[in-house]
Amino acid sequence: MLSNSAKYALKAVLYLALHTSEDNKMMVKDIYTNINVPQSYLAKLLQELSKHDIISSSRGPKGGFYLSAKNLGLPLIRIVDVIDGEQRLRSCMLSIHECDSENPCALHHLVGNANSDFIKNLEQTTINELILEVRAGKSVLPL
Amino acid sequence: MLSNSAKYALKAVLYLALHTSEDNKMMVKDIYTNINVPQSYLAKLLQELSKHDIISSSRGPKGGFYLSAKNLGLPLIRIVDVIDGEQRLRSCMLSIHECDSENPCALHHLVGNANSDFIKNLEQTTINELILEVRAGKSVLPL
DNA sequence: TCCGAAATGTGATTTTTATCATATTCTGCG
DNA sequence: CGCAGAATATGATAAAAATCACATTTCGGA
Ligand code: FES
Ligand code: FES
Repeated sequence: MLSNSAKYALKAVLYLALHTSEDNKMMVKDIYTNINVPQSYLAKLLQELSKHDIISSSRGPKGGFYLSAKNLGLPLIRIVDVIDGEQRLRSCMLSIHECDSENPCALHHLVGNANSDFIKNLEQTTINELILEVRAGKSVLPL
Repeated sequence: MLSNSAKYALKAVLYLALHTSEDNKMMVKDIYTNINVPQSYLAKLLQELSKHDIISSSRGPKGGFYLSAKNLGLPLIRIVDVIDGEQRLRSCMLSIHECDSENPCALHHLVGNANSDFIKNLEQTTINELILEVRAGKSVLPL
């Protein structure tokens, strides 16, 4: 469903959303221990996200990663699409091709609209909408 | 969600359910072209399933793979648990640990009961229940 | 009883994913 | 300007998943 990398990326972005801002940046070194992701692996993921303008960064002393207001307004799907590609999440349960309600495979009814609902939620929920729930204690950022 | 291997295994089992019986067995050679799975890879998967009594087989001439009445009554979850292990399907969307409604991660509400519903369906649906739908034309076995 | 047809067992190779390491570029500050 | 602190770029290694290859065992039939 989601690759390991996508999970890591989501955790990292959510962590940044909770703990950084334009004038409170954070280095990978200070992130990776808190979310339990291997340091250099995390670095690579953050660079990829940064390159696609999903997160922000600045180099040099006093630099680091952070989320701008613009970043916070992005839908979650952007994160997983950049990391996993658009295919993976949308592929059929039995085959290579994209899941297609018009031409349902044998398992399609068992998964129901579960998957498409999940995708829809990822498309419609922004990063800061999600962390509101976390801040309200309704859910938690694991590890 | 499901590994490639699990998808292959499901396709193969469903194909066997549709086209074989105790006295109409089928060789890997005749299966793999029809479901578009690499021959020796398929062979290995079928052996694994056979070893766990999910499908039946007999050696020698006139031998092959088939599903017994007993096999047909098995729930689908057996297939994916044998191939993928019980962990994979039940793991949390953000972390390593098992998905746990009591202690929901930040994404948990976005996926809703999608995943647990899917698992429940896999547990409650038997192989022959599923192929009834296929025979009725309500769904299709891809590739 | 013997032969050939099939699954089974074992392990090697390739590809993808995950991980590690290091050199390079940019940037704020003194 | 020049230095040190940060991200960025690049590529090497390790582990897991997918794929391939071949030798072995079992069994039905001539
Ligand atoms: S068509 Fe296969 S899961 Fe939807
Ligand atoms: S706890 Fe993370 S998906 Fe359920």
